[in-house]
Amino acid sequence: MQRVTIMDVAARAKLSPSTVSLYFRKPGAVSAAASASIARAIEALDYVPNLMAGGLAAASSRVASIIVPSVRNAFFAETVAAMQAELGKQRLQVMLGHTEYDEREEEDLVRTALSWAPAAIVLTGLSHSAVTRRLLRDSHVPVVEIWELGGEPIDMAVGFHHAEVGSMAASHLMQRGRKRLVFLGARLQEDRRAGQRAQGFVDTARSVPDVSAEIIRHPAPATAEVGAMLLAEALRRCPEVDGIACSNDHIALGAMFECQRLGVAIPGRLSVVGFGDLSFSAACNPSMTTIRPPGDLIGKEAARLLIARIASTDATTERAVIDTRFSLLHRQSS
Amino acid sequence: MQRVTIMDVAARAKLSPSTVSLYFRKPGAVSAAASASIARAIEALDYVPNLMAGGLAAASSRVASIIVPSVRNAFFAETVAAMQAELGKQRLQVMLGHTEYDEREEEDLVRTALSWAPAAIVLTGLSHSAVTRRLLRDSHVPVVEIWELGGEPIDMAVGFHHAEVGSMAASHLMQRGRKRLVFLGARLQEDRRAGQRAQGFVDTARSVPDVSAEIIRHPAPATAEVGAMLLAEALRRCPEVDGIACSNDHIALGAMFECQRLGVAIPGRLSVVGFGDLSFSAACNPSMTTIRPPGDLIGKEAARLLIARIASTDATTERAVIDTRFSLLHRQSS
DNA sequence: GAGGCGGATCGTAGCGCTATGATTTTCGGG
DNA sequence: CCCGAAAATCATAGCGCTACGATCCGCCTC
Repeated sequence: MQRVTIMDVAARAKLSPSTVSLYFRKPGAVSAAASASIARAIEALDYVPNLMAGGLAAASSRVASIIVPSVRNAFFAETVAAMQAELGKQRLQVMLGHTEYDEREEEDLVRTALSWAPAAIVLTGLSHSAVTRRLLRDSHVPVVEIWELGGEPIDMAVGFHHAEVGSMAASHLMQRGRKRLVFLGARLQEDRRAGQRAQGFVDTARSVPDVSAEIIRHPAPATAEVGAMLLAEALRRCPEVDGIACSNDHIALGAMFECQRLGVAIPGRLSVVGFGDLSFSAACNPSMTTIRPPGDLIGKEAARLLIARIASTDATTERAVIDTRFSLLHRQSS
Repeated sequence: MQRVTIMDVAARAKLSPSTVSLYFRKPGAVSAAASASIARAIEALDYVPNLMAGGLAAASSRVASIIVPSVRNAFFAETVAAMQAELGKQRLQVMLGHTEYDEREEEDLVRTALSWAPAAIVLTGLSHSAVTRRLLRDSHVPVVEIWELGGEPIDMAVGFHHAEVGSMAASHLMQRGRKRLVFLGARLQEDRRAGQRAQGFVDTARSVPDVSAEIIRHPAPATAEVGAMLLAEALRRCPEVDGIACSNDHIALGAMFECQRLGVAIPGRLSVVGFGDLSFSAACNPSMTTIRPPGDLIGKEAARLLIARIASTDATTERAVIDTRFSLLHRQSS
């Protein structure tokens, strides 16, 4: 009573193991008669291929290792889900790793990922330890970095420029006649990309005469509670504030609720712009103006790039960098 | 210029491959001197172990396959993240699969998962195809089913009874003096567990004299927009409604926003109870009464069970079933 | 009817590691 | 110092599959 192998299937189908192997790898290359009898044998024996043996022999596995800060974050969850859906169609497995915004952790995850001779590795952002970069380069495994553009990618990249997001938020607020701008940011040190949005925001605002802009920070992760606290602080530190941009919609929602409690009219006295277009943003009251990052598209495009690279035998495929852009959804809060 | 193997490391450390292998598998069994020289060799050669070769030889891999409906859903994202954190400490990799609430898809995912000779498989819910169950039973791989209790688990289970959630919501509303109860539910057919909550809700409510309860459904996924629509319909179909429970907090939030727009006082005229305690629930205005499922705990406990089972050589470990319970957070909306 | 060609099938040598039992080394006590 | 047990180390036979080149077979052409 031991494991059914490809040999058992071959014996039962009265064919050689090579043909059965071929049946899995290049179905078109096996005759219809042989295919049918192999299929019957598989069925009868309940054969489950051993992908580790296959991967070992082929010196590469059909695994894509995806490394994100955390799948608790709706942005990355969306991208991971989209990517998994696309990769799954090509029978590529997804191995998942969480860095929790820690570069050392990421390095460990990359090391482990490489132990599986993966077909591809996906990393979040462009900022990695020197060791991570070396490991990845030496491995010759296709790499896609997602959710950030603007630096030098290791290999391929799919994402957008976060500074431009901040810039767009500032422009929008100024277009609405706002001049005293504040950026509410949670966890700006760990979350480099949120930091870039903040920086883009103040840079753009301050380049215009008569407009002031400042950043108010909180070290905790972005939640509505933190948003409420940040708004209260903004009002304290800068009572004449009339335009608010937030590091994401959680913060914006908390800020809007706090305004409601304090009787600050939105958008009458204060305009609010978020980032993310989360599940509640369109529905809330007033509905939230926000900038929508295409998390889904990032996943799809990253998968597409990887699949193309894996398929192409010649390793000279170009090192694609895809700018997915993003869009501002103008709603009632501004 | 080819791959560095355990042999190369052994040669450089002037030891046998077995000892190097032992160094990875049972570090304590190797002398300090040998360990040091192996560590030096690994460093010098930049050795990356090949886990597929290891898995093949050992007939089992340090991979845990986690299969959830979708990681886009914050509940499962939380559990996956918690589980990954715990499993990662034991150097167990996570492979992720998304069923999108489709049993056939799940079956495929299980089949593929088994191809990796995983150390464990995690499934969501207790409802699976007959083939899935057979495959899993025959494989002798430890299985944990999460997020649902009440049926016959394949092996182990960690979760809670969803009918009890509905029951608790109904009891709470009745305790607050509400008698015309409505359950707002999105996607109740696909999401069996939401259906169980709805059923528990009406069963409990209807067992009390003078209390009415009905379910209002929508086939789309749970979003705040759907919640707003459902609330409007509830008011239309049952104008004297005074207590609302929702299949989750997205629905509840949408319902609350819609009440705000329609001038329906919460909790004055209408009490609202959600499910999930999502990021915005405590912060919204009025703050939302909701039932919090311990997604994090489910992940931790599932991981703990798996780790214990993997460690125990004797396969006679009991088939644990852990009821994590849940709790109602009474806030302003009820 | 021989020759040749292309598609289908086959035989087999590893891929890099682990498990097992064997062997060597170490060390304390008599 | 020698002995025995315990600790450390070693040698080797696969794990199940794929890749490669070899072989087979049917059919068309001249």
